[in-house]
Amino acid sequence: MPELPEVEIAARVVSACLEGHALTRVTVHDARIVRKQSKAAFRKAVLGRAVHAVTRRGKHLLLMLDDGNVVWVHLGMTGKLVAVPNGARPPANTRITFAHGEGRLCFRDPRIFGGVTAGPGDRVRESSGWNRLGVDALDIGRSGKRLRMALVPKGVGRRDIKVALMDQHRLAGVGNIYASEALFRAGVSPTTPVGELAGVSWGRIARGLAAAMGETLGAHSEGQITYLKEGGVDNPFLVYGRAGEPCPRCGAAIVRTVQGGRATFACGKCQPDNQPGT
DNA sequence: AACGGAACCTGAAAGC
DNA sequence: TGCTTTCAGGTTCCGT
Repeated sequence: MPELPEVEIAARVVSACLEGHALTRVTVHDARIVRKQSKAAFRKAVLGRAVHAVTRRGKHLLLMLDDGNVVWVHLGMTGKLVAVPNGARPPANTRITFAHGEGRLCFRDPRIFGGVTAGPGDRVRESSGWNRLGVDALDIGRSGKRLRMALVPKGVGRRDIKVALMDQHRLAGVGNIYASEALFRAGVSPTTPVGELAGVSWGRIARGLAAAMGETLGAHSEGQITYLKEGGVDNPFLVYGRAGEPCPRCGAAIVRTVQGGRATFACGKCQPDNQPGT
């Protein structure tokens, strides 16, 4: 269930495992993971090529092959890319295995919300939606101005800031977790209409977002990422998944609401509604 | 253009 | 214990 930081880690795993190697064996264990083309067409577009670079934009990955073909990968909600040593068992729910002489990479995805497509770069960038992604959230840095320009180019808008942050066509990479985390760090209510946010708030949100994503990236600078709800890992987030627990800043109870059909977590005290000038 | 809701799937956890 | 319900971090499509 990856957002930008988890996909960034995945990109590094792919680089380390596949870069510089020709893919001599490509096994599609479940054809449903292949999007917009047949399993045979996918294999044909990949087999025998070497991976020479891996790029990420938002939550999307692109593996650049040495003949101009590319492999688009999206992890969906439960996707994970795992380097598996020769001889070791592939993880459960592995949908695709990319293998070369010295190792292999398994794409496991229990729910199959993720997907892959392969073919000529121009065609795949168009069909996969890569071309329609907004600015990558890491490129916003800590700039409130850049964040506002990305989300509200016309300066007006009524959508909730929480919903706007998750719009991949404007800002690529932020999902449900980091949207809640950034707004908590900023002290901004998730239901604030974007058109009503003051300049200082945009700055706080940008810095909150950078800090939240930066912590995850830093914590996993080496090795694999572990998703929440997987294998008894402690929840590393400040408010996400903590309904009813005390706010780490003021002690008031964290409240769970629903926006756009998605769970939102916030502190009612630190992130008050109808706050003039936020 | 913009929003809500259902759909795509499976597995883990909570509830009974 | 075991059955049922609920929920999940993403995206797309469809109707309003």
